[in-house]
Amino acid sequence: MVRKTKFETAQTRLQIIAAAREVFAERGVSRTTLAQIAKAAGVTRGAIYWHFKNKPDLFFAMLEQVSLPFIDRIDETLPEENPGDPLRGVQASMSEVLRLLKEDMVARTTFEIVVLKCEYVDEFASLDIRVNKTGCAFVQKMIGAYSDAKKRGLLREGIDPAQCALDSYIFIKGIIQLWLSDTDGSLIRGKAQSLIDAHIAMRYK
Amino acid sequence: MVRKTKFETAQTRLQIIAAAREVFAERGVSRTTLAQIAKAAGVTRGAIYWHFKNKPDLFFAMLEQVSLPFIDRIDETLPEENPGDPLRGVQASMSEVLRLLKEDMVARTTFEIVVLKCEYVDEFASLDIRVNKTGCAFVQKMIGAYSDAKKRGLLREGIDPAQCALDSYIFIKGIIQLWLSDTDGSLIRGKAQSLIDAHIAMRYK
DNA sequence: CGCAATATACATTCGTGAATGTTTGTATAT
DNA sequence: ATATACAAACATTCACGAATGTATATTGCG
Repeated sequence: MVRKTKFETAQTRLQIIAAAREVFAERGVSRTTLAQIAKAAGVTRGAIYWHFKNKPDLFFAMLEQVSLPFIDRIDETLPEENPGDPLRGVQASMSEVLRLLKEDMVARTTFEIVVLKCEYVDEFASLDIRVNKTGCAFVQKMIGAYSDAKKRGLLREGIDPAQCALDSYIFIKGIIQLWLSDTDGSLIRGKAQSLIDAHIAMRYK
Repeated sequence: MVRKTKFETAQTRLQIIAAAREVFAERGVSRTTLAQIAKAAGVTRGAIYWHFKNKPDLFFAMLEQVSLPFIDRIDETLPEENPGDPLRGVQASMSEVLRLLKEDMVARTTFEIVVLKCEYVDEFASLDIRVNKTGCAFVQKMIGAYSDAKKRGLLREGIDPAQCALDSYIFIKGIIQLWLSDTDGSLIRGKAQSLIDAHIAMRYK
């Protein structure tokens, strides 16, 4: 019972990735064995070694599946809605991150792995660079938005757009980190949205 | 050549902890073996098993060595200097965190391990709770400071002290995280202090 | 105050399990 | 007919914990 059709092959590949994500989140990346992933996916290690070179290769494939759409979502939400008010765009993209955390279980689990269940070392050290790269892009876009807001006279006096954007990036990274580690929800799970609103409100004139 | 004096025994214990911190930061917690730590400390695994039950035990001992003095530093810097202006106290404690990151290599390395080189899983899952606990205490103290500032009429209108404190906590956690992952220093290493200043400045009336 | 007796502080060795990567086998889509 | 998509089996490495060995600091006792 081997040699599946192309569609089935793609399916098992997706199954392996999905299983890897679950086990990574549960056991941590370094402690999960390929045998555990295989069992969760309903295959053997042979299947994994067929589709992926090794664990890091599978890990980054799992990541890519989420990070690419994620960047797109940010790009979409930032300039959209309220074209006259760039601050609303920043707020919207922050809220979108929060929405993903809340509603998109695949995205949430992936974030959880990246923030809490992975060591940035050896073959995974490049993850650092990857995260920072998308971060820089986000900062650049927010600089544009804040500069635009300043031109339109919406921004408070004495605020430097570049510094303000960096502050917002730090803020949203902090939100993600705290939201994920606040497992019982007492700290910020319910307050995150109003924190974002307050963060933006402080920037208005 | 065994059975050292009490002083020497304490020394080797400290050596093991120091070596553990270095190797943890270099290889990540899960990938470092006790043999590597032993080699770095100039002892054998036997010595480690004498002083510590196992790797998690050694890990938490290493952590305790830093976290206890750290909490004390926060408690000291927050209410100190400028007793008439609580906002300066918050600023001072944030700057102190930054100073530790910059100057105290032991603290920096320990932070680096906790943020980037450790998976919050199994025996290390409780690390999460521990971090959150000191975090909550910090938030509580800042709520006190911001409430005090409000009473004195220093705080901007419409700012809720509790929300403001949580925002500051998120901010400082974001600073730490980004500062540590910004290894080449291009992103925030030089700008962190002015970001803190701006963060506080935004809270003044 | 001196001398066993014993606890201490490790080093060394050993057995075991477990994860990895590879190789081989095989049934089936193309 | 052949390359594909795995499963199954194998060999190797390696980390852990425990057991054992041992030399020396302490300590109790006469």
